[in-house]
Amino acid sequence: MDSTPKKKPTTNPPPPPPLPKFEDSPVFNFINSLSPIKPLKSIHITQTFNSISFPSLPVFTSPKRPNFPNPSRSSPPVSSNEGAVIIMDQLLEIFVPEIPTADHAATPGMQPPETVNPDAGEVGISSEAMELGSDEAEDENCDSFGNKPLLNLQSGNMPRRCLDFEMAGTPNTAATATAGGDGSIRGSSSSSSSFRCTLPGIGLHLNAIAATLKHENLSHPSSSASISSPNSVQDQPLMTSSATEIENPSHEPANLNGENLNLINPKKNGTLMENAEIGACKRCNCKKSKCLKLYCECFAAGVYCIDPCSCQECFNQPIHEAMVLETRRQIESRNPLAFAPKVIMNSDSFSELGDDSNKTPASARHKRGCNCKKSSCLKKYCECYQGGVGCSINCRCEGCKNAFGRKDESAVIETDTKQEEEGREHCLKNAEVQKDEDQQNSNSAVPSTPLGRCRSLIPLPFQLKRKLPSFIDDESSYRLSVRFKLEKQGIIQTETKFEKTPSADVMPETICNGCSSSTGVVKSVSPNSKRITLPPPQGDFRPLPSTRIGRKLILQSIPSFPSLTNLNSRVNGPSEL
DNA sequence: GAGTTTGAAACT
DNA sequence: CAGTTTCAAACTC
Repeated sequence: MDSTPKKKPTTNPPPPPPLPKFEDSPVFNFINSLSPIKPLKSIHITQTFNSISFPSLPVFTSPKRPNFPNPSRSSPPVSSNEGAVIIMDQLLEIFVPEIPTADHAATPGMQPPETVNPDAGEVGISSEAMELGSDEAEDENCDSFGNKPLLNLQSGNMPRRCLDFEMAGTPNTAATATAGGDGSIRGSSSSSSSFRCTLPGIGLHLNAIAATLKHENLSHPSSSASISSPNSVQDQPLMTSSATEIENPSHEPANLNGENLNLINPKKNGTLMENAEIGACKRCNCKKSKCLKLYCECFAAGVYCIDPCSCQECFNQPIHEAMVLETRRQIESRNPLAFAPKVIMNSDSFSELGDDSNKTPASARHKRGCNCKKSSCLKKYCECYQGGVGCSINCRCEGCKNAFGRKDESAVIETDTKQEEEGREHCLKNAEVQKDEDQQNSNSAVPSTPLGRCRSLIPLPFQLKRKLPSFIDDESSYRLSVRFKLEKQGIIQTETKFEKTPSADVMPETICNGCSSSTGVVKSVSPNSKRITLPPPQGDFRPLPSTRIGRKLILQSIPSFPSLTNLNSRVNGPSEL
């Protein structure tokens, strides 16, 4: 904490408006209107939406820290279909600290207003909190979660860095916040902590998923070929996302009941958040890119460079926030998915996997595929391999021998599923037709389409989509990890659960035959899948976990989300909240 | 730790 | 969109 180079220049945190304002906000009202959730944590949800509303969910708190085994992290037991729930809950929980309840109210840093702070951007806490939030605040926040580990982590002197690219528009971004601590990223640790508290699951870096998967695989001897990568080893603990949590090697078996998921337990949430951040544990060695290109792992991961980095002329620092954001913007303009997770999980997830844990589910594949020529996809040069996933037909690799699944194998699977896909497509079409009919019949505002009609296949009304990419992936990885874990422990006897996982398992009733599996899930990996087009422009979006969870009802009751635009505008403009 | 190899990212 | 260059990680020694 020496020179605090940048204390978020831009926005001066408007004194946190008291909670009441919140409730008056349209968003709040909207949330309130959501029946099921309402009682739950409306505020949180609001935040969730906010945070999600950013297009690419870019940055996340990413801690660049050494691996700290997280002792306190109790492995969260989860049942396969609980994963989604957990994630959703995480989102909800994320904002817990923001709620003025109890202890937090007193905490300056954590005051609700911050959350609402327009400048803060969609993400609830953001820089404001960070900045305002003193270490104490942060601690408290974290404490609220009972997340002691986080604190420890910080003390471990691995600062967290986070780039809130999404907030680009907003002056005070997480990034700023990060900077806020002290110019040095290190200093940011404290500030960032608050952030992390805020954006746990969501914050998971897009690319982290791959890492997560990788780690999952790596960490599970049984699960897959073991890849020994320095980084992996090092980062593993850190990189693990919520998924990891589940899998948590040294810990008790997951609680299959899933009753006591972290979601519910604030403490665990803290852990999750931590995990989420972990995903971004990166360090680079850039010399010419100034850490402002995707060459830079840190930048690509949505995190600021930090001490461990050996980069030169690094601009990927809080003090250069503007530049970072601008650069990111440019890159995204060129390729909207540039910061999207490289590894994407398809709905069919484990189905093809069978018991062969060495291979990743065909559904988990590299977004773009690799182009390996000489490595045979057996080295980390290969992004697929690096991500712990098999190659797919998207890959243009030569002589693929990917231990996680070869391209040719994938192709076979693809073809097999193709027919399935078509059937689903058909169903989808029918569903949409039906939907149109319904709309004609009743011009009711909200999608009241009966669930029974594959409605779930239709993009959720809930336009959260916009910003859930990483989140979603996280979920995917989560599922993967769960599976691995369960398998490892011999808990899973029936593949069925996973096979039907996403949709079937969770919302069987909502789906028509044949539509089940891919419903909520977009097979972004499958070129053949038209469903790929379902997701909104933002592209990354994949149906929220919620679509697959028992609480789906909640989502169903959600009318089309008021207006992301408004939300966004809110960010830019005066805050209503 | 230096040098090489590799393939993604960026550029043309 | 294909070809080339640049880049930094991964790898080898």
